[in-house]
Amino acid sequence: MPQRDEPVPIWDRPEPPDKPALTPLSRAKIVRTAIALADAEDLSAVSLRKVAAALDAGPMRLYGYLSTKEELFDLMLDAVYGEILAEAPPSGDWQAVLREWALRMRAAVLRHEWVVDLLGGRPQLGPNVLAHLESLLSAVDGSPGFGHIDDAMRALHAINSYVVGALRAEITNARAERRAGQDEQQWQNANAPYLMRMLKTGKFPTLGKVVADATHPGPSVRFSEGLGIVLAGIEAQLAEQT
Amino acid sequence: MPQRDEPVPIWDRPEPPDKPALTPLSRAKIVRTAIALADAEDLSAVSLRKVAAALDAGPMRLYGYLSTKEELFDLMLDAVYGEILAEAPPSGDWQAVLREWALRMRAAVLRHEWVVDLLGGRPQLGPNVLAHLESLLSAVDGSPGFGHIDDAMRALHAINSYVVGALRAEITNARAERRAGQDEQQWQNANAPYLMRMLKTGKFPTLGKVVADATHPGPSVRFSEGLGIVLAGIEAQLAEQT
DNA sequence: GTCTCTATCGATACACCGTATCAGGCGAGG
DNA sequence: CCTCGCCTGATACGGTGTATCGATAGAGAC
Repeated sequence: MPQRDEPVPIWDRPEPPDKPALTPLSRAKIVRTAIALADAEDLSAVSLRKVAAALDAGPMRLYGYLSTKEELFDLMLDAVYGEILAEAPPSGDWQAVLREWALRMRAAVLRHEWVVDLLGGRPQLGPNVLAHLESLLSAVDGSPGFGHIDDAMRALHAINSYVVGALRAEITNARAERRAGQDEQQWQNANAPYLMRMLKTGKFPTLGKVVADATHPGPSVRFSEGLGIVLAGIEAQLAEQT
Repeated sequence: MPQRDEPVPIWDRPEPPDKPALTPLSRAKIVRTAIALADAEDLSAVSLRKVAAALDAGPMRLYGYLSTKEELFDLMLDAVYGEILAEAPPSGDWQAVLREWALRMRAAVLRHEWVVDLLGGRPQLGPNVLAHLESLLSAVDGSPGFGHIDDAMRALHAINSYVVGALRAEITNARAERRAGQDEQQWQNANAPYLMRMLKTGKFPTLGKVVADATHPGPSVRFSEGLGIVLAGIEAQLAEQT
């Protein structure tokens, strides 16, 4: 603890508290604590200062292991892909493999909701992402109907886009409902009257029908249904081009 | 300009420079300047202080018109939906309407790239969003094959998820390429060697095939292809349930 | 017309962020 | 044993969103 002016003679000053042991760091450890913070609260709860504090270190210590906060996010996302890859590789025809992959992705996102804030937000080149992409590509490429590698790319682009968008919507919804659960009356008092007023204007007849008649399936059913639509679309496109 | 200690007698102090006229504000004006800032740079360039400064006001002045920064984002996104709604409503069968809607959405996102950072990020209940949703629902509901309102919901969920995910990926890509264009050599020197090394490990044979053989279509083609897949999937699901 | 009370507004202040800078401590080389 | 150089991490800076609360202007009563 150096100080510019030192009015107290050193004999009166206590020693610095025992040298904080200087716990050794590593990227793995940093990423683990960051993920723990994000799981417990939010992505916004992940600050370099908090991560460092959780590791008994000053903020700048982390810059030996990464050069930017965004790189920390990249590592976190890659670690989640690592979780998905750790499970046994799925088997079956390409539809089964793609479906299984999407479901595992969804499971991972439910474990780590903050992932949706990162998905598709930055170009991903981490080793686990590449391995994941490879396993998807190899499952699809060479299957009956997929002649050129472009066919595989088209299919993956479609299904990946769907998964990202659907998970984003689902988590957004879950967050909103959770907040609503906390202050139920606040949400009811604030948003419901507004929506009712809008509906009563008569300008949204079909929306009214939704509110009245729609059976709202659970999120996992909805996810699965959309997945079926995209898979069916891929198959239809394959059939048509022959 | 009140000051705690006032050493200079008031007679010596000049009047405040002419009263800054106190430009009248409005939500519309605030949202317009915020959008201008975001268009010019980033979402991160939109800070309450900068918006207020652009309007010759102090930061806290804005809190009379909104109570949180997130509400400003909500207004911005709703305004973009307003742009989409301003065009003449599309006509044709449900496929044509959904396709046209997706293309307009994409056009809007290309005009305002920051929209992808907001899409699906918060529950959207703005009037323009509701109107938009209504127009989509009414275009689909009642079309041949769509018996129950649930069918329309399924179709919209699928296509909306795809659009969100695909646009997110496209814009992310565009941003990366733009950065790469600025420091071409930096990107080449940093990422290309890493990728080459990864490919040369032989653990990613199919990825290698992509790099070697894939024809990389332009983003608009890719978007359109994926859109076709999802539309085909919706149709297939309709046919199957009869 | 004048005085008082009240409600609004916005300057100031606070806690926090990511990260540039650079003094200080520590290890290696002479 | 001394000196030099590197590396580390404390400090500092410029920014953020927003709570607080004194100043101010306007309305209402006498």
